[in-house]
Amino acid sequence: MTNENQTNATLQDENEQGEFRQNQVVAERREKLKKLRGQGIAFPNDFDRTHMAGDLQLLHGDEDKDALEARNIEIAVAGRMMLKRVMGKASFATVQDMSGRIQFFISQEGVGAETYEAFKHWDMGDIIAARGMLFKTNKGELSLRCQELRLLTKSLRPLPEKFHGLTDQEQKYRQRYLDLIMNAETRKTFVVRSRVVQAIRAFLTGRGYLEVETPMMHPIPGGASARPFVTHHNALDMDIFLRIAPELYLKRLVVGGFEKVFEINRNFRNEGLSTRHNPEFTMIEFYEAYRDYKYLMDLTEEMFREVTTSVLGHAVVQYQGHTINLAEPFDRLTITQAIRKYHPGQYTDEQLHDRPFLLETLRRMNAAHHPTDGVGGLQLSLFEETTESLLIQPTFIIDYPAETSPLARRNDRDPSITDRFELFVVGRELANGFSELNDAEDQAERFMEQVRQKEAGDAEAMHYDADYIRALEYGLPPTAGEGIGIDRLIMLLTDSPSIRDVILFPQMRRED
RNA sequence: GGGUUGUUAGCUCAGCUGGUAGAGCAGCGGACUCUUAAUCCGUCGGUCGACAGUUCGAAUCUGUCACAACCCA
Repeated sequence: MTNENQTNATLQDENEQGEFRQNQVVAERREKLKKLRGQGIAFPNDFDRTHMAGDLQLLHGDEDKDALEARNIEIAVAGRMMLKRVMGKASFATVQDMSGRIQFFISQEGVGAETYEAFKHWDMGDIIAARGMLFKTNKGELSLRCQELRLLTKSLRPLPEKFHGLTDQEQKYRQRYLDLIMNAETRKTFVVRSRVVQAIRAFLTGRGYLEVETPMMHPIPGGASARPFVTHHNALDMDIFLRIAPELYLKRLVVGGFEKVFEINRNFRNEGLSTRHNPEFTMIEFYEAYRDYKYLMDLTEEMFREVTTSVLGHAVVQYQGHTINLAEPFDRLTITQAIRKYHPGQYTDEQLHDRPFLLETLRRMNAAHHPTDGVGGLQLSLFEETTESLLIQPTFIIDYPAETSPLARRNDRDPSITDRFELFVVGRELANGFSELNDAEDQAERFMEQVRQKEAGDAEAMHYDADYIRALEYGLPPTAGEGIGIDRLIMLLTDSPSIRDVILFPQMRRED
């Protein structure tokens, strides 16, 4: 099996190599590289860049042509050649670096006949560098009048067509580097992603939170209901699981006295792929002692408002044709209130608490549900079937049934529900938070119930984690904790229709 | 898992009811010292996703498969 795979892989590589060599454009470029090698150092690494294109545009983009010329600003800029306009003895090249683009003006009298002649044969996609004076062309475009021009890295493969760019979704995901070269929108998405994560960090650390890292490899998968990835540790000869959530470890830290902790990291769930699901995805989980789920809802609103405003400059975002207002307080509804609000007149409160009615309704709708569930579980199924997708504006759904919330604290007035919420925006779950269950004996019973469900065939039911119970037995202070799906949040803030648009290298099937 | 659409040159795409495979960009050669997807002239480049079938003849019709995007579960 292994041997066969290796043989196939090798053949595949050779095949790919063969095709690669045969391609005429690539062959031309390899020939050019060969000449470069013959002329000396083909991949120089001694160019000192002094300026970034985007900074120059910001600083001098609006400056007067003559005034700029008089200032004699010498700059050294490098980047990828994206456009090239060759004329007789003077040419223009558009060069792109991480910050933006700037135009090079290359003339025979500026760089010399020899370099100019060489430049004519450089290709789009090559990494080039120049030193010279900043000026504005007659048309008013900020440019670099090259006195020194160098080819730093020869590009062997041609870039996508310069006007249409790279549009094929699959190629954008598989060859993200090309997507990043070609599409400013893609670059922007991932810059926003980075800034959002930074802003969340700043928000929490500014409130005294400690950022921590807990294991990605778990002896017992826990903290969520999901199927894990399994692997094996050879030296210990034990199966281990990629984590499905960090929750149980973070709460152990609260037991340890780290009363405000958060972790931003990957979770892994062995489930289907969709526009909303990638097998590895990023979550932030945060826990704060001596707080409850209501405090978390307030904190979440504040965080969303502050992060969005600091990154985008405003808290009203457009998402796939919807206008989402993150500035106003979010709606807060119980499951049954939400069903009734979004289906006015359709159900009475009595009906929504009538188990046979709920069962019959779900059956008629052909909706996914567990027929053995109690009223709470059935209400939740009805909510998911009929109402979830209608929650466009940010909405907290509260009072989740205890039977589907094995880690959440029971409500004081009604022990069948928990002090828990989920946050929905554009019909998607973005966050999940609750007052933590800190009663070790209740937690032990709930784990036992999960084990019974697992034995009854529910692959997503939780395991009994004895060490976690032991930790709770030392005493977890009253604590509130929450998880936010970072990828889905970024989707919302970058108007991205698919989770793959916000993950640099999304999971794909193998190419061969 | 089901449905819809797609797969043609390095890239973006045409190609009608079957009759010798097309354009633009990129490449190569030439002209051009202020261009902006530069322009102009010339030129190279294809196992039409794979396999099978129908046919005198298939990029085109049929079937199977592979992969992808979107929708649904």
